[in-house]
Amino acid sequence: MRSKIETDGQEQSFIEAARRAQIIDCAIEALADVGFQNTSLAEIAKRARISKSVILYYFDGKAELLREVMKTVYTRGHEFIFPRIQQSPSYRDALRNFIQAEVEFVATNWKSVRAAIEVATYNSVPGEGAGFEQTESEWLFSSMEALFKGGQDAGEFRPFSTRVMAMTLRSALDGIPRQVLLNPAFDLDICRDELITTFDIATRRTETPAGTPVATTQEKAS
Amino acid sequence: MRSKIETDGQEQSFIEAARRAQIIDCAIEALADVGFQNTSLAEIAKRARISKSVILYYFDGKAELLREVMKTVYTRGHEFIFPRIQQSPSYRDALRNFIQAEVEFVATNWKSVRAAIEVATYNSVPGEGAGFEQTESEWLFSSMEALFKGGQDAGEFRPFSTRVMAMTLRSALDGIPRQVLLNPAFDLDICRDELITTFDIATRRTETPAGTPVATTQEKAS
DNA sequence: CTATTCTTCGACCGTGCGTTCGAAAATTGA
DNA sequence: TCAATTTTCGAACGCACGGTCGAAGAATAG
Repeated sequence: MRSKIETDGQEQSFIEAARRAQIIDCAIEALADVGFQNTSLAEIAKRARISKSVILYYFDGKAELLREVMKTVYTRGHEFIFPRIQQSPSYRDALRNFIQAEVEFVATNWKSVRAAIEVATYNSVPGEGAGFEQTESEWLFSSMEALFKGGQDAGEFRPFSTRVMAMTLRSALDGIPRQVLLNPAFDLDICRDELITTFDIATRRTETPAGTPVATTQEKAS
Repeated sequence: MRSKIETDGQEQSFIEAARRAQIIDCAIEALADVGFQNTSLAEIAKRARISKSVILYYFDGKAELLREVMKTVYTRGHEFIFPRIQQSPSYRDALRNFIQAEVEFVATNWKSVRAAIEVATYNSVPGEGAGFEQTESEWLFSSMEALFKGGQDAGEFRPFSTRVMAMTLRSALDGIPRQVLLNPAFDLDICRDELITTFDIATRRTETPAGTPVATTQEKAS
C-alpha cells in the first residue's frame, strides 16, 4: 500500500479512506486518554478493534500515523481560527478574536488539542526537523508575530518585542490544556475573557505611561 | 543500601554522598544534553564513567534518581529566587523581582532548568501524583497566586483571575527554555525586561480604564 | 466457479530499556 | 595479615515496543 503520497495520483479507495480516518481518530482518542507514552500501536489497535498489522498496512509506520494526526488537528484548528481573525476590523480586534477562537477551539475540540500537544511535546526528535516544528507550529508562531508587528506599525500596539510577546501568548494558550487536565473544573469561559483582557491591556498603546521602559525588538532567527 | 530515607537515621557515608551527587550531576547533564528520551541509565553511567549497576546501588531505581534530580534543581531555584522576592517593598516590586530572578536563574543554571523541564514534561505518569506535580511545581504555582491575591488586596493590582494570571505567567516562564532551545541566539536580557514590563502593565491598577471588562476570580481546586 | 487482488490476522523478530544477580575488586578493621 | 564489609562490575533476565512475514479470509473480475 505504501505511503499515501503515491508517485502517481492513485486515488485511495473508499474503505481505505474510512480505515485511515478511523485509525487516526482512535490514535487521537488514545493520545488524549492515556498520553503519548502509553499510546502504542497495540493500544490504538485495541481501540479500533483491529490488529496491529492493519495500522502498518495503511500507514508507513508510527511516525507517519502521528504526522497524519498532527495534520488533521492542525487543519481543524486552522479552519476554525483563521476565518475569525480575517474579518477583524482592527489589529486589536484580530488579537481579541484570535485568543477567543483558540480558547473556544480548545473547549470544543478538547481531545484533538490534547492529542496534538502530546505529540508535539513528546515527539520532538533532537537533531531532526520532525516536520511539525518548522511547518505548522512555527507557522502559528510567526503569524502571531506578524499580527503584533502589524498592530505596532498601525499604531494600535505599544512597542514591545514581538518575539517575546508571541512566546508569552503562545505559551499561555498551550498551557490551557495542561491546566484543564490538572483541574477539570477550570472555567474556559473565564479563562478566555481573562486572557483577552490581559493581552489587550498588555499590548495596547498607552497614552504616555510616563517612565515605562521601552523595549526594542529582537530578531535573528535560528 | 536501599532508599536514602532510611527507617532509622543512618547517616550516609562520605563517598556515598559524593557518588550520589556525581550521579545526579551526570543525570542533569545528560537530560539537558540529549533529552529525556535518550537519557537511559546507560547514558548516565557512561558520563559518570561507572557501571549501570552503581546507579542502582545508590538509588532505588531510575524513578528515585529522577526524583532526586528534581529535588536538587527545585532547591537551587528556591534558594535563588525566594530571598529576592522576600525583601521587596511592594507587590509590584515583588512581581518584578520574581520574574527577574526566575529568568536570571534560567540564564545561570541553564542545564539544571532544562533537565527539570525534561523530567517534568516527559515523566508525568498518568493516574499518579508522581511527587513533583503536587509538591514542588504546584507550590511555585500557588505561591504565585498568593502574590497576585496580596497585590489585589493591597490595591496595587487590578482585579483579575489570579488563577489565569498565574497560569499565564508560569506558562511564559516555562516557555523560555523551549525558546532558547529553538533559537540559541534568544536574548534572555531582553526577554526578562519584556516580561517584567508586560506583566507590570497587565497587572497594575489602572486609573479608571473606562470600559475594560472586570473579571471575577475563579477558584475551586481539583 | 475460479483466479486475482485487497484486507486482516496472529506469530514472530530484533532492539533497547530498567533491573537483578553473583562474583570480583577495593576498602576497612583488628 | 586476614577476614568482613563496602563498592564496582559485566552478564543476563524480563519486558514492551515497533515492525516484518506468511498465510488465511473477503471482495472482486472474468
